[in-house]
Amino acid sequence: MADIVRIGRHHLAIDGAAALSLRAVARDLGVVSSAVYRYVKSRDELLTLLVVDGYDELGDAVDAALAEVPGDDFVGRQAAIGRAVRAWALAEPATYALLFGSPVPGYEAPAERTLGPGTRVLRALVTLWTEAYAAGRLSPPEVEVSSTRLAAGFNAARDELGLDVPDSVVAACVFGWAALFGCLGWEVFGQYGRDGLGDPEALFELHLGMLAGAVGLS
Amino acid sequence: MADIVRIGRHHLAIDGAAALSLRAVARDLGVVSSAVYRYVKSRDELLTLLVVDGYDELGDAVDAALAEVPGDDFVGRQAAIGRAVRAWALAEPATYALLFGSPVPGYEAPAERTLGPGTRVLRALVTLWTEAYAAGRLSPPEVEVSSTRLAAGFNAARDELGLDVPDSVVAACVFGWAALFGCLGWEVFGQYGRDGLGDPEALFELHLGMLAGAVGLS
DNA sequence: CGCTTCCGAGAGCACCGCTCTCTCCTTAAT
DNA sequence: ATTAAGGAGAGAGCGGTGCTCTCGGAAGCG
Repeated sequence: MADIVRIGRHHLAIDGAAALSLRAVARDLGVVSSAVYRYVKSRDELLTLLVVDGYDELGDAVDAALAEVPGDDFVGRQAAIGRAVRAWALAEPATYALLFGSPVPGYEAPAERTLGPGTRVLRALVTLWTEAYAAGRLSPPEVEVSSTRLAAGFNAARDELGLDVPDSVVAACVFGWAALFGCLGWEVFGQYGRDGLGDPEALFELHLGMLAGAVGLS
Repeated sequence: MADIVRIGRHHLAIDGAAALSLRAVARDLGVVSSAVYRYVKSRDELLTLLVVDGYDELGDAVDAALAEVPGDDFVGRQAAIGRAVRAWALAEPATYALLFGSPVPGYEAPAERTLGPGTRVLRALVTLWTEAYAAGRLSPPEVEVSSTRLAAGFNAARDELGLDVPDSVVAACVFGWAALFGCLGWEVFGQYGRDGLGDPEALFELHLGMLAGAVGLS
């Protein structure tokens, strides 16, 4: 079982999710393809295993990075999260694509197995920004939520995460989350062109600063 | 030829890029698969045709939306671009994923055929923000580009687009571009959860406002 | 009429996901 | 020790994929 996941990760890293083949995993395992079906119900099941594996590894990387930064250094914590996700994404672009890129056609990750590990990075960001807000170090732009459905969605999100923050902080969290991963995806997926504007790492550091400014973190 | 692209687009919209099958296109065309190879060299060639087609359609949609907004309404123009891209992305999520999502493994879009149409949206955004800067309506956050390689990349980008703006504007353009598509990708690819926080459209409008704030547009 | 050129059909190769059956081989209970 | 049970791999087979090859017919042209 562990071998299957290991070889699967290897193939995922080399060939990408769409090319992940249970038969190839079986070949590398020195076994006929039907034997693998004893352990993994289907190719989608293997994908799910790799999704959970990836979320866990990314979550661990983020947690480890956060442990090195003092709790009241909010800008530093945000940068640590960003750099940790970026480093992991560049090291495992195919897994990053599987988790945060376009969905694999015909495959939907089962929420009951991926929702927990899948939101660890989001929770880390939300925790950071809400703590900063409580400490008076987050001044997000004012927003007015005129849509009652969106207000309900914000309330649901607040309940789910146990937060007590105004709409502007929720909006900043959502925007900051999406913007951060937007910058990351753009780099990992090569939208900046082949050379990434010369120095992708420096560009990302710039983006981290602009992100802090956008959510009002100081 | 036109039929092939049309049916290909249909399959792309329904099944996604990875499931795009030249054999299925041939079936729908009422023809045996090898016949299609007379016109399309390979599956990747078909993908390239669809990529160019998608870029063109998206670019046209953005241009049409911009034509409805007065040139000095910079916030309105930014919103128009954002809404146009969003509407097109929601209408054609598979094509959007093909253009802006994770790369299809083993496929690389040939730059000479996709670079022109592929940068139309970026050019629209850059034009908007640089014009706003020239009109004194864009006050992006100050940045210092300490990496010489990144500075060279910024200069190359300035030359390529024929701009005369400081580093802070270039940085704002890149960040705004990535952040906008980050928000869009998050929604299109379903990272906001099944219900999109209750009202995806209202959320996007919020994000548009925060984006304007982040790049300093007024 | 003959010739070339195009176009579709068909067979075939190797790969894929997945299912089925068959045969071992280990384990546990009697 | 014998026997029953279950796990594990092998192998064949189904329909699908991308792609290549050859063949035959049709259309245009000298």
